[in-house]
Parts: sequence; C-alpha cells; structure tokens
Amino acid sequence: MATVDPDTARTAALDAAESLFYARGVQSVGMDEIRSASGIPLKRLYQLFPSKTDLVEAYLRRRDTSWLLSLSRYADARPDPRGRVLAVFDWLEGWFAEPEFRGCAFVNAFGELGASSPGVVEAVADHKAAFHRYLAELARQTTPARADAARADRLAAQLALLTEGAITTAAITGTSEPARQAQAAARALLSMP
Amino acid sequence: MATVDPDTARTAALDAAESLFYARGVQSVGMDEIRSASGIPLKRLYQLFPSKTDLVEAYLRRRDTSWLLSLSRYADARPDPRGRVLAVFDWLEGWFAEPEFRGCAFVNAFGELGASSPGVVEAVADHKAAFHRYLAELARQTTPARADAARADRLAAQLALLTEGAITTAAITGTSEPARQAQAAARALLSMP
DNA sequence: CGATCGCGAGAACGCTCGTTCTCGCCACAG
DNA sequence: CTGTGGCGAGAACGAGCGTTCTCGCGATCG
Repeated sequence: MATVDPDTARTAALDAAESLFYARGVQSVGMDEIRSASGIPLKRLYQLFPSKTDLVEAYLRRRDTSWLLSLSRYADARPDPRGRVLAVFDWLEGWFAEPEFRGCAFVNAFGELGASSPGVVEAVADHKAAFHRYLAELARQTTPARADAARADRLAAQLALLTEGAITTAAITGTSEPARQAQAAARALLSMP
Repeated sequence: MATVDPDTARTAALDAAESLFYARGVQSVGMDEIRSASGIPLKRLYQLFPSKTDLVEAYLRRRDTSWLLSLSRYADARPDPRGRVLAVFDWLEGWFAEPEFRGCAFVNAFGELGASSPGVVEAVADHKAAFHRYLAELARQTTPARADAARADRLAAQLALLTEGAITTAAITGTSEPARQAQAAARALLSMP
C-alpha cells in the first residue's frame, strides 16, 4: 500500500511538472527536480510515468483540457454571441497579466522538442484543433449567415491566428497589449459580412 | 596563419549552426555536431564564439537581418502600397511551403531557452521590433489617413499578430493555408477606415 | 511471532555535452 | 638548418541527467 493513493500522487507529479516545464522548458528541468517539487519519490514517478516523455505528454494533455475549460467557462458566461467571441480576448488579457505567463505551453514544447517526439507533436496538434473547434462553435452563433459551417470556419481560422499571434507576442514583449489589439482586429472581422 | 580566413570560417560555422539549430532546436544540437557539419575545428569555433551562447546569439542576429531582407526585397518590389502589405503574406506562403520550414526561429529559441539567457531574449525582442517597424512603414504608405504614425502603428500591430499566428499555425499544422487565411484577414483590416 | 512484500531515500550507472588540454605537424623567422 | 609558434585532430574532464539498483524499514499475512 502506497503512502498516498495513486491519484493524489499523479496529481502532485503533474502539478510540479506543469509549473516547472512551463516556466523553464522541458529539457532544462530534470526528473530529480520534479521529485523534490512534488514530494513523489523517483521510483513512484517512474511507476506512474514510465519515462520523462510520458510525463511530458501527460502534462500537455492535462493542460489542454484545463486551459480550454477555463477559457470556455469565462466566455460562455456572456449572454450575446458576439460578446462571447470578444470575451476570448478579455480572458487572454487576464492570462497575459499573470506573472507566470510564458506564452503557449504547446508552442513552446513544439519548438523545443520539435519533430523528435511524435507524441508531443500529436498533443500539440490536438490542442490547436480543439481550440479551433471551440472558436468555430462561437463563430457559428454570431450571425445567421455564419450558421453555414464553412463561413464560420473561415472566421474561426482568422480568430485563431489573432489569438496565436497575441499569445506569442505577449510572451515576448511581456505586455498584455496584444490582447487588446487582437480584440480590436476581431471586432473588425466580426463586422464584416 | 589559419587554414581558412576568419570570415569564411565564421560564415561556415554560422551556416551549420543555422540549419542545425533551426531544424532541431538549440539544446539538442551539440558543439561537436556543428564542428562536423561546418568542418571548423572545435578550437577554432571557440576562438570565434567563446561559448555556445555566443554562437546561438550570433545565429539569431544573422537570421534576423537575412529574414527581414528577404521579405522586404520581395514586398518592396510591388508597385502599389496595398499590394506591398499583401505581398508579405504571399512571401509567407512560399516560406511555409519550404520543406525545412519549422516556424519562427526566434519564437522557438525563446520558448526553449526562455528567461534563462538574457542575450537570446534581447535578440528575439529586437527581431520582433524590427519586423513591427517594417510593417508600420508599409502601413503608413497605404492611405493618407495612415500617414499619421499612431494609425499606421495600430494597423501594423494587427498585421504583426496575424503574421505571428500564421507562422506558428503553419509550423504546427504543416500546411501553408494560414498564409492565405491571414491575407484574407489583412485584406479586411486594410479596407477599414 | 516470523517471513515477505512494497515502499522511500538516495546511491549508482551510463551517456551526453560544453569546454579545455595534449600532442604531433607544418610554416616560417633567424 | 633549426627553433618556435600556431594549427588541426581528437582525447580528456567534469557536470548534469534519465533511468535503474540497493538497502533498510514498516506493514501485512499465515
């Protein structure tokens, strides 16, 4: 019988992995540091995640769902469809202002590990696809004309580019201004037929 | 007297560093691999660049100027101001289609090395600032109203977000479609007053 | 009550990598 | 012709890291 139950240990390990990997990148954080930050012994870490790669992928998958959940909870609260789209950028602005903000965890992992680890590539692609689906759903509700899936998709793709660009630019410049600039652009795109 | 003159050696080293660092990331490429790819002995590499960090920064700085030069040569050839702005996205589309394309070298380096190396952070910030200045110059020429610097800057910031987002998205999805989507959005933004 | 199993703590192993050192060689100065 | 200084090739060193192994302890089961 373990000192703590497997679920608690798994959560503790992923918590430590998330803050360390996100803050400093994957390659510069050793398993030993995750052990000391989480309090989970190395042996147990390797029982839960057979290799560091598995831990990295689990970190990305968990972050995918929690990130999108946090965003959608915020945006879905707005009553009108247009407001829900614009709320995405309000949410971004708050995220950018957090002191731990360091850009998109998925883009960072992709740039760092690149084509060398297919599991990471897949997790990153899945995250971007899920985000795009969410934006398309929001876009579809804005005007009757965009109930047409293709039209909604076209807008969603443009909104996704603005979001992606805002995240990256905010990370590099260290300001949250890109969220407001992206929102202004989104407003312009929304007003187009 | 050296086997090859310092300039040639420096160029060979930077050529090797550029293709290897860009293709696989900074941390997974060792100095020994740069030696064998460039033919420059390790000792000479360390004379030219006292540490790997120096080589990384020199790689980013050289790529900054050549990237912007290539883009501006392409876009500046267009006769009308609006066409110059839209040409940026044509150029992106060609870049995305190259087999070696792997996203923005600066974003990748930033995500990988993060706050740990101030020189890299500075090089990345300088690159983004230079690109923004170039876009602002293009924007200023589009309409008389945007001769006003603040208005041109506002448009340039939005175009920069679209570009950044397109580069990242193209890298992850492996298609050059984001260039066309970004261009469509840019067209819409240009048509706004 | 004694044997056994699973656990935590951390040492150990094998590998990689940034950086430096050694050594033999060639070109040139005196 | 001989001494010297810089060069290339590559060994060497020291640190870090992913992963596994050892050991001692505490609980569990017959």
